[in-house]
Amino acid sequence: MMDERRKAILRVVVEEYIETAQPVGSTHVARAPHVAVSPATVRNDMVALEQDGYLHQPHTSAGRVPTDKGYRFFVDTLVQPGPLDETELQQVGSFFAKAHGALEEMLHDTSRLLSGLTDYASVVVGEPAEDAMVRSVQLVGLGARHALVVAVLSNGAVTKAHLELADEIGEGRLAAATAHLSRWLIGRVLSELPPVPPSGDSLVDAAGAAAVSALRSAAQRPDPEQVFVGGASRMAAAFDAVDSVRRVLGILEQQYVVVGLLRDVLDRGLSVAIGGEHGVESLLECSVVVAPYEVEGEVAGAIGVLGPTRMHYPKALAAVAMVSQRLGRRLSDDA
Amino acid sequence: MMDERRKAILRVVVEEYIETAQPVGSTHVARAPHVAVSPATVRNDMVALEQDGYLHQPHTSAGRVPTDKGYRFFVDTLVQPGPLDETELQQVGSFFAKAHGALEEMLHDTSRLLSGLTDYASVVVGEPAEDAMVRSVQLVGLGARHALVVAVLSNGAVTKAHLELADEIGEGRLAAATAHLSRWLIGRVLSELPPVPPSGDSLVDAAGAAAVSALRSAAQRPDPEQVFVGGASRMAAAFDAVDSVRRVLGILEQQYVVVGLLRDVLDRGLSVAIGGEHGVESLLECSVVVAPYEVEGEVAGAIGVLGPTRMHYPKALAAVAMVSQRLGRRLSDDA
DNA sequence: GTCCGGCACTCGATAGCATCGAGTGCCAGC
DNA sequence: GCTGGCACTCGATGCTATCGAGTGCCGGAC
Repeated sequence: MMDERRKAILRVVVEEYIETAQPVGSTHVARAPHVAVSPATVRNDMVALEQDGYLHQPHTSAGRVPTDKGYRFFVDTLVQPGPLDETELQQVGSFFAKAHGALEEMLHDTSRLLSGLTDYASVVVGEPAEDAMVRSVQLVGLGARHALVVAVLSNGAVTKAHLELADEIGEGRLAAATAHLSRWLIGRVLSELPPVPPSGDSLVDAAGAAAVSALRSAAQRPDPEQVFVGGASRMAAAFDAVDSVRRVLGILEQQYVVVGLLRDVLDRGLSVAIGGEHGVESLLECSVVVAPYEVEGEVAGAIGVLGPTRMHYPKALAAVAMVSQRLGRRLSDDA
Repeated sequence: MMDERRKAILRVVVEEYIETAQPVGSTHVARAPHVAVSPATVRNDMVALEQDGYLHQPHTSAGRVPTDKGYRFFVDTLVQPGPLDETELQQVGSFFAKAHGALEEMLHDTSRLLSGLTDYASVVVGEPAEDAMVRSVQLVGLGARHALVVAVLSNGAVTKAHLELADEIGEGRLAAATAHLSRWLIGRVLSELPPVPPSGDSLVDAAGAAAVSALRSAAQRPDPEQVFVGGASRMAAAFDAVDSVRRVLGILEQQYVVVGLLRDVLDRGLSVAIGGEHGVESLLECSVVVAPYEVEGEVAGAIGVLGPTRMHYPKALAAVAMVSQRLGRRLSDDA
């Protein structure tokens, strides 16, 4: 049912439609190299491809457009992550050569790099804080009953939480609490912070307990400072209805949806979700290409690009694969 | 030349156009209350208003549309920041009652509040870090030659910078450097950090110097973590050309442009920039309503909304004024 | 003088209509 | 099983007529 010729025809339709956004007719397909048959034959195969659900005809006497299933087949069996061209390779290379600075900055710039490469929106999600280890913890007073607990994590991230204390607490006691917390928390994984044993000073213990619970809850929510979205304006150009743009922007603004999308595929390696596959209604017209990146052999986060279903998959796949690999390597060097 | 009737006519045209986005004809204007003259008379005045540059006629035999000058006059002399309605007041009230957490979170949520109130994009910029005082400073090692300097500032913000050291440095020396830095830097304003005197240990001094210079340069750039943009998707709905949306999104993504826009008007109090007035070409079709907010009598940052030139000024002005005031009050309480 | 009713005019928007052409489905023949 | 031929479909394009909201102007009324 899906012989070589049909595959070739499907490929041409998808590639052509990605490029032109216009329904593709049999004559165009027949003209393509590697399809050495007449338009009439192409038409017959197209009917079959349509019956099998790979193509769709907007109306009688129009060309064919790929369905989600068609894109899926294209991505799964017809496309090998096309090589990036010279200038793009160079762009990635010089980016990682120049890149410096803290984790956040790095991830932020990576998101810009990705959208620059693909011309779609890009998302970069850092390591979930809960798996990181505490390197340092400190309590800092801000006015009489307010304090900030600041923890530096093993991945270079800094997490902080605001405390409201029941009783006033002086500088000395805060320092004592800091010392006490440091003794018990440093070296622990954020999601498994132990309860801190009593120190003999009730104020110190109250502050300590508040700090631990604040850190725990900070570990829960996906740290908003570790999610970076970029290139929304580039992506906008790929749609022609303002309403579509609005819907997609709305999703990109709800970071937890985006994070969920990426986290879902974290253990699947480089992967693609097309149209309805990711189950977010507002993104029916969109596809997402995602890959995790690994720091020292451990999955540390994910990067992805989000574009229209008719996105340029070879390029997107290549860019995401390349950047995730380089990013992981770069972050491993550092540590 | 600009008698009461013409003002009334201009007002009706602006208000009508804001609501419908359609050129406004003399008949509509004449029907409005407070304009008790015939369409013919309205037309005569409209010709005058057009000659004076307040109105524009897209083509002969079309209604009139306000020019930037027309909006300017409307904003300056015809509009008093219309009161917010009941439900909106409640929304603001309950927001500030519930609001909690660290500065960043607060500002982020404020941006969401603002775009929720106005249905336009909103921008919230925190205090420039350079004016804040250092409350605490700490060096944390990350691998052999890498360290993070983390400083907690008086406004509750945490600034951090990544250090790459020439020589390896152990935990003990880092602790010594932290102590040394703390002695000299705590209580100082970030933009006026003194050079740290020698401690007698060259490694400690090298780390200290690196930390100070990293903090200084971190103070320079507008901290990306203190700029919050929200509601871009809502704003998109106000335009009907995808290309306009794309341009505006592009600007919103370049945070330094947005920050510049807001900082420019910081000392002018509540103010409006219409169309070309802010000098950003891509925002010709946009207006910006901005207000600073004060924490304990000092200007601490600015908030604003960005929408189409035909934005609903009374509402936007009221929302920005209200929120900036409440935000300032709220942040003052805390400290 | 100021305002207004009346009137001819403009011009975008809408609708109807013919035409064009890319594309289809099908069939008969090689 | 492939192909050329052919009738058919139907959106896109372009033309024309019509409609109507809106204008500018003039001459008369208060």
